[in-house]
Amino acid sequence: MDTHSSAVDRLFADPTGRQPRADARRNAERLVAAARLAIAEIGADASAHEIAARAGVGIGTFYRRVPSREALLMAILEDVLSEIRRAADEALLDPDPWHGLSGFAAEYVGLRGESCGISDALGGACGERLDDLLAELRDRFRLLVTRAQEAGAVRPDLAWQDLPFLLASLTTGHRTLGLTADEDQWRRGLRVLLDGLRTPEPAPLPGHPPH
Amino acid sequence: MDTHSSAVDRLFADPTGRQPRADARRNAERLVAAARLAIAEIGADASAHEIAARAGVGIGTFYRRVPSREALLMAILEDVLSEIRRAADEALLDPDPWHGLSGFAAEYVGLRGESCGISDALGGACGERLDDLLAELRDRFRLLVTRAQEAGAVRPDLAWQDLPFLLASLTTGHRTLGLTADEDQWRRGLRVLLDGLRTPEPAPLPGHPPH
Amino acid sequence: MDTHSSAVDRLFADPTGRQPRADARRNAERLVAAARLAIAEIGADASAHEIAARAGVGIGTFYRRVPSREALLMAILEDVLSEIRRAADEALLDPDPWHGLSGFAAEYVGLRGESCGISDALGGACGERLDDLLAELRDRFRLLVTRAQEAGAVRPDLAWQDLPFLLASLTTGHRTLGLTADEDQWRRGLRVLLDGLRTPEPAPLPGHPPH
Amino acid sequence: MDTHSSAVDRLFADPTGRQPRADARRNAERLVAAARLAIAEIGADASAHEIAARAGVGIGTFYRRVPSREALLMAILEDVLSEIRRAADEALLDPDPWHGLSGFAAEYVGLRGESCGISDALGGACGERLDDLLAELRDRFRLLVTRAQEAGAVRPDLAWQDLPFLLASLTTGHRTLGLTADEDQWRRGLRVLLDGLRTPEPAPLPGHPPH
DNA sequence: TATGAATGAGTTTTCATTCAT
DNA sequence: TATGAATGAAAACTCATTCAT
Repeated sequence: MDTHSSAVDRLFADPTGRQPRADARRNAERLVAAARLAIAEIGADASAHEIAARAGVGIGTFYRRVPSREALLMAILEDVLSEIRRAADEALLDPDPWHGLSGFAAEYVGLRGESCGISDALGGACGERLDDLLAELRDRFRLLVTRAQEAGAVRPDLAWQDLPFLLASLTTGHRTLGLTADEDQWRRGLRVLLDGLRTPEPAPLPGHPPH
Repeated sequence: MDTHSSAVDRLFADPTGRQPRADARRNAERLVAAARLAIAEIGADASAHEIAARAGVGIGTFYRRVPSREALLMAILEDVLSEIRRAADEALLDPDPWHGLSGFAAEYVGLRGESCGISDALGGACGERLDDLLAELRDRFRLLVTRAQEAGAVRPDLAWQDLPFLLASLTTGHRTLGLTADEDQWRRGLRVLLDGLRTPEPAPLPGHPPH
Repeated sequence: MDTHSSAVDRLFADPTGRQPRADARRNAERLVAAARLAIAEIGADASAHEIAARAGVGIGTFYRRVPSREALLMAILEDVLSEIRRAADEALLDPDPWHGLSGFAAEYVGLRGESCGISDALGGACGERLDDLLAELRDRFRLLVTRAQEAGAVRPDLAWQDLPFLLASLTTGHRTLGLTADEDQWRRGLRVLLDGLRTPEPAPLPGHPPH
Repeated sequence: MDTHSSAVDRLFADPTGRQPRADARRNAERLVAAARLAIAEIGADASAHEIAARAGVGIGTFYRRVPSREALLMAILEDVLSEIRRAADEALLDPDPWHGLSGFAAEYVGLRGESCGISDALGGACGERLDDLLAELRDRFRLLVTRAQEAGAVRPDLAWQDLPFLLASLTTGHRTLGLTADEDQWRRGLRVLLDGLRTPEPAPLPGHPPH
């Protein structure tokens, strides 16, 4: 987890463009770290007070750095999605399409895990920048799937939309009721899933491919 | 959805043991039905007022029937899990282990879908009765997986815990960020997943099997 | 002061159209009375808690009856303006134009006094209904002035806009710095003002008449 | 507006009696000027940050110079009242009592206009110094009125307290509901009012003269 | 000394829950 | 018993004021 990533940096940037004071910078970092932790632990409805308290600062400091709780969530989500896009771009450079895709899948789940509930909490009110990012991500997903299919590594009946759906599913499965899902758990699940993706003679997928 | 389900019964766990009045019972049934609908539509944070209004009763009646909003969520969750247990029991009676398991998987996702957010909302505070139910479910999962493995229908390296994890994942994946997941979406995902489960010569699953 | 006046009634009306419960009605009346008093005493920035406390109810009750603090202010203002419009209509029926106008002037100041700060607090965001009411009031002012001028009772160089301006001024002058303005004070001021309005041979008013 | 006014001096009422540094004095002047402007533009609830920003200094400097936001408001009010006192003294030197009084009235409204909301914001908590100033002002008002009455220029039934009341009223009438009052507006209103003051054969003013 | 970061009480508003009718 | 009115703790957010740099 890189707390110096861009959307959050932009959020905390001094409008005057000067170097922020040492304590300000420290508190900003603490706030982001606390927010990510709180979100991972108690979900995206972690309150501003909760986050501020975890960061060891007053609520006033929270709102000095951040225009709103939602803005902080969005910035964190944006950063995570940026990381994922970067991972997708690297995967597309892999000479082995299947190796690229499967490696990306693992990165996706690892990166997305902690910020899992944010997108639900934002409820679709994403903002232009996030929309652009999502559009770019969709492009990468389509390319990754198509390329692997052309190489014969992925079942031809798979729609590219199935991939983000399955990966997102895995991501949100962390807290399975009655089971505590650990790191190994999702890695095992991912393997099953990947094996399902490359089945050589699959039964045709049901329903219409998503538009 | 059966409005005469056991959640209603449990709402009448009356120490005096008297027969409840007919209209009281009807109100309880309405409340449970309204709650399930509300949760399916607007999530587990549907307000008590919302549920009462949908049931056509006052908030006072709500709290006469239900000790707390959380208790109602728990009762509904219990009902859903009961139905899933029943589906598992039926699946275990299927002479074809694979057919039983794969049919159960579809039922699981369908049943669990509507009550999806409840377990998150409850945040692990489950209560004894729920724990018992979960233990029984775990037994069924283990039996389903073991039986299918012994029949050679499921990869031998699969741990039984992988199945609830994967099914729960699919269940919560309904709203993938930037995509609108419909009925077809999870059916397609489930097919991929099932294909992954029965891979004949799989690469060994990573990590240790969950304890 | 009539606490049963229409805009406030509309605000507190039960959407189902039924007769409100006795305690609800009592609390509604208390809230309006408390709000008017609080506004008169500490200004339009009286807090919702303050108003609720003065009414002897919890903050929750305040917000059960009222969509927002601002809505309550607006409803009170609307009622006062309605009263003023009624007073203007009566004044226009007076066979003696000057008698009608001067009586109206006194009513205006008396009615407007207590709600004095509200319009400032609303800051121009008035709402359509209020705008309509204001337009109607402007009509009355124009008629009152014109009629009195045609009867030779008011100086011909007076613009009708001067009248609401002067009356509003008198209204807000209640708390003159260093003087506690009582009832007599504004009555005396009003007399001076009225004498200024009917000066037979006035020096021409300066500036352009307002548009 | 004189930025070297006594409010600045008073902000340096330093028990040690040392000469303030040049830049400190410049900051104090800036703060007072900015505060007057801010209050004139956005009212007496202009925030401390707003004033500091307009003065081009940090909030820390604000509070180094000023014990509290309220104290600054009071100091400014004092300055305005001082200027008004000076205007009154000049008016008393005018050989024509009516000319003096009417000229003073215009000055009063002009001077008081910008600081209009301050006295409300202070809510009566004035402080000793302000009380003294107000007492002095009351003397001037009494003299101005008495002198003009003795010269036969002002109606004999006018109480001197009526004058500050009427002028203060005009001052606060700037934003009449539904009308935008401009400079001309209050000049026209003032003319009406002055005409009312010198009415030769007025009906007796109602009520008892204020004590 | 000047700065602006940090603070927390106070404001508006929501909602789970209790209680009078 | 059914109702919905009343309640108050809690959430997001603001701003006067203090304090570390």
